[in-house]
Amino acid sequence: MPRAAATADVFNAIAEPSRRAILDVLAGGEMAVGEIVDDLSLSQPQVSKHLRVLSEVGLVRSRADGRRRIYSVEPTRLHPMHEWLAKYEHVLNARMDRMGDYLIELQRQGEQQ
Amino acid sequence: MPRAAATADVFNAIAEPSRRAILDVLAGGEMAVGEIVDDLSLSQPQVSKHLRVLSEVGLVRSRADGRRRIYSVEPTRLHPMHEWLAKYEHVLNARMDRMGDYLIELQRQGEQQ
DNA sequence: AAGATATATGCCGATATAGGAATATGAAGC
DNA sequence: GCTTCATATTCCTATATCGGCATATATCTT
Repeated sequence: MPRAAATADVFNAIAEPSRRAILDVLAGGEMAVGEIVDDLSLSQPQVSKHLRVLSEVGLVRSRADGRRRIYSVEPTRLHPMHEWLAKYEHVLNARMDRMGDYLIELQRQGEQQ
Repeated sequence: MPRAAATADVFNAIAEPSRRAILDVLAGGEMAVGEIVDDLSLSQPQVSKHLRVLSEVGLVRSRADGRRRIYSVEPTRLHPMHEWLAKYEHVLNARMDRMGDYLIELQRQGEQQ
């Protein structure tokens, strides 16, 4: 069995660095394909293909402007990643709490001496 | 050129659903390989291989306990994802602000009538 | 030492991939 | 209608992948 398709979900779509770069550029505001090509100095077909993947998972939207196509980012689609990551913030916080308890314990022991 | 290696970075490592599942299980506390196998009903070699990938990108740590190996999650390694995602929160907030302005404008126009 | 248990590794096959080059589609202007 | 500009698609190749199965390694038990 090969790796899951890049279009399978947001996690797979985001795994490719060029696609993250494209989203980063679009985070500054909507842009035409050619502008992205210039900004990132990637080949035009490369950018179009990556945009297709991003579009299929809903991370970008496009509208026509004459013969150009303007793409914009759809940040709400990153919600699944947020949710997933949030779980690990809890783990981190729990760890911090334990560390806090440990420091307090150390302090208490120091006072007793 | 094929897709980047799963061990290339956290983003690629996390793209595989089984690996996210393993991390999710470990988020509840450290566990031996066999326990993960039972919890997720994956094959033992499968779990071992996924753990290797996760280990190579630093997302898990392991310690020996007799003939068992206890794995734990290393949530600090998710920081790059957090950072990357944070940018899009700003995009979202900016959009919300604009929406707020728009609503205020609508309201103002309503009052004038 | 021999067997049992726990985990890791090696080999194999099928497949989706990313990039390059060429080409197709589509809209604009003359 | 033809040409030019902007973008999308197709064809190609090399490669890393994930899973299954078998096996190696390591530790515990008796």
